[in-house]
Amino acid sequence: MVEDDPRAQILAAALAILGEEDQHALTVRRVAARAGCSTIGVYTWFGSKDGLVDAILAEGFASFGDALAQSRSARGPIGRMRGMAYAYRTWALLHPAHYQVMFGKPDPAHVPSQEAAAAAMRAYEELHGGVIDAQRKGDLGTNDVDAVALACWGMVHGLVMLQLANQKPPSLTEQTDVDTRAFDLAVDMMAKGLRI
Amino acid sequence: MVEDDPRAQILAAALAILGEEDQHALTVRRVAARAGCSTIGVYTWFGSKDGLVDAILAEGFASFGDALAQSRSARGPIGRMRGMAYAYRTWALLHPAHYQVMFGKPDPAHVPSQEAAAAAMRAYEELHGGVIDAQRKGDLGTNDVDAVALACWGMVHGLVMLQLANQKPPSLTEQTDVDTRAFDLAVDMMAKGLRI
DNA sequence: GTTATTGGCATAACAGTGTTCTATGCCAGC
DNA sequence: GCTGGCATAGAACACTGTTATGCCAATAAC
Repeated sequence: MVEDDPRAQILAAALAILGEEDQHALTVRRVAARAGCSTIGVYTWFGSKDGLVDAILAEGFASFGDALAQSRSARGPIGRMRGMAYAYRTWALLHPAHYQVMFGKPDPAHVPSQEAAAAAMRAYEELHGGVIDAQRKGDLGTNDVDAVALACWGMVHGLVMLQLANQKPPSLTEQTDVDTRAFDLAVDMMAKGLRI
Repeated sequence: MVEDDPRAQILAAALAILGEEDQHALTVRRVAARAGCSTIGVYTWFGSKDGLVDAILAEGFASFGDALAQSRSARGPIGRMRGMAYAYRTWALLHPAHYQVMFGKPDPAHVPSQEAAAAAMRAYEELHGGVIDAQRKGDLGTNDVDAVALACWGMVHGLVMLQLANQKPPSLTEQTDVDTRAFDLAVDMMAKGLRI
């Protein structure tokens, strides 16, 4: 059972922490302790905490992109966009801390690695492809594909972030499933809006 | 010109830092130095950094709520919702660090003060009132007002957060004004979707 | 076989963070 | 003048990311 790849072991420890706690628990000392090495191990194999986060991003975007790709089998372009929205939300709610690391505000000085950028690009291509698909099959009038994709992304992202932050007024928090109902409504708005 | 209210001076220093830099620059030592006191001043007047952040939230939600209230004068309920969306975005882009403190993920253990909660509630009431207005005037069929309000909030919030995080793929970042075009599209989707 | 070099690692330390302890100063009321 | 209480500064705590130092094992060179 002993894994002798220290890099993989450290990354697994970091992912395990993100799976159990929130993103503030992701400290170099915690990761090192869980991986069974000293803090210096993180620096040997990832260069810095930023390097570790970068590997986390690459892993996250790959898994996230796979989740989005599932909705390709949906019927019709609008169905695919709807499916992608729900797949997006499901992934985020299943991996809240991971999602926050991926989409929270990063250090402005950080430049993502080629690997992380490629994984993020692949995930975005799923969304982009869905919009292209809708356009080709006549459900979408405008040809500003990137703007449409970004608009859909932002809508879904915002509702997910609001739910994860859980900072709604008490009158909303008291209601059961208001997040889900709002999401259903937003997806309906999106689907209706996509049929220009 | 000398202000002898230490609490106001410290809060002003914190807001000035948020106006010039990003939210990570908001440290107790920086705030204290800018306010011309020792770190203990922050603890004397606000109890903790959390207390200072709470005062920042109260101030921010008051200003933010005022900005949203401007759109009451718009013509028609859908016009009001559109105006509110743009007012929301404009405020956030003018106060990016302040917005991040207000809507970023908080410490789960933090309970907002009555003052901050009231200011946040007042801002939410603007949105809620806009939806009620649309419903009363017949532009909105569903009676799930909170879900509609939350859906609209999330859509706008997500696009603002994506722009502030600036984590889009390179193919998007290269385009000028893609954020604005996507926002225009999202608002159109919202307006169309609101007319059930 | 012996030596030199390289690489991975632990220890301990650095500066920075939020926070608090100790001690000082100051000012109102007597 | 004295006393009491409060605001304050300075130093220290535990934590963060990071790194300089030194050690040790494995490998390369002769």
